[in-house]
Amino acid sequence: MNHPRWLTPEQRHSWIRFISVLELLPGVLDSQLQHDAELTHFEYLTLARLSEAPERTLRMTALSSATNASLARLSHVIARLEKRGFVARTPCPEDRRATNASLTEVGWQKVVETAPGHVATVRDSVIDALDAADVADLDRIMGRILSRLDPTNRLRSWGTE
Amino acid sequence: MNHPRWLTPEQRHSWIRFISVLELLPGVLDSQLQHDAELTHFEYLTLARLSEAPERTLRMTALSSATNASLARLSHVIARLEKRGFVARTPCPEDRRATNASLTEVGWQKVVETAPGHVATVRDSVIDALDAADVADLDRIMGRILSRLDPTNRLRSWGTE
DNA sequence: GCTTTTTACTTGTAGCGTCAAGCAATGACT
DNA sequence: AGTCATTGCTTGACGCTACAAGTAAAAAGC
Repeated sequence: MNHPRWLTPEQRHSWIRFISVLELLPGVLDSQLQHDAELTHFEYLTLARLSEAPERTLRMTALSSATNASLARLSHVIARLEKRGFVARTPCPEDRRATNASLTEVGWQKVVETAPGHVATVRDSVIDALDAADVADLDRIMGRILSRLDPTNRLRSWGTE
Repeated sequence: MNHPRWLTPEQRHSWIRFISVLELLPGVLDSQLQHDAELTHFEYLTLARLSEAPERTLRMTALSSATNASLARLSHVIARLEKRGFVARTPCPEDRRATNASLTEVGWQKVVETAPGHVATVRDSVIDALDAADVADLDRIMGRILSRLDPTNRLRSWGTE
């Protein structure tokens, strides 16, 4: 066929709603965190991932996979978080090209203080709008989309287990 | 309770997958459009909305609602699109505070050229991963989330009809 | 009719992300 | 052991978005 395969009306309707959420939700998450903790959603995510890691430490590459970010982006972000005392960078002994990022005590406290408000926002804006079946459906659907977006499955530890 | 209501494991798993998609998908859409048409996803959306409007014209406020953008953001974007000849701004005769943005012929051609590649990307990265039931579920779930994110229902013409 | 408020939009600035380029260490290959 | 490619990360410049402040017109109040 020389025409593209357009979307069906159902697909189109669903897609438009989906990108509306994609457009609106980041703003909601960012502004709550910015207001209450002076953190970007991505900065919070970074701190949260570190807080869950063994020794609260991860190599830059591992952290960038865990947060779906490019190394360049992560490098800028960690630089900012380091300036504020939440994260410390130390050279990795096994591989001298590599850098370990670890959460400081101050950074840990920041996560502890910030998490409840963030979870409340996640509930308010998303989770509490959904029943158990919705949550299961969302999980299934996002899993299918992720397999297209992230064919190498860098996220398998969180997303595909 | 003085503890926040944490997420259940199912909710948490679903949420993490969801924000992974939220983090990855905009990059995929943006880079295809940037590469093939030198447009942002948001710029494309703006042109697409105009192309569907009567006379291919909308007032700035209406267009900002249709695209989920602040007026400030839209103003910058329209300024860029105007410089490139895709959009023209004309003062609105009925209300001299208002501005009409309309798609030029060049802008219309741009949409016509760009749409097929964009739809193909949408299919590749999302829609073709989903069966009919998934699409219906996604539609339902995003509708529920939108009702939280957009309580005033500015999007009703597209999202809630 | 004159102020006050609201609506519609624009503009400047500051901050974050992407891209391209770079460097240094490592591994592979000969 | 010497070259070449790859990996791990950093840096700088540029572009887009959010935020704050400003202008101008219209509507509302008195």
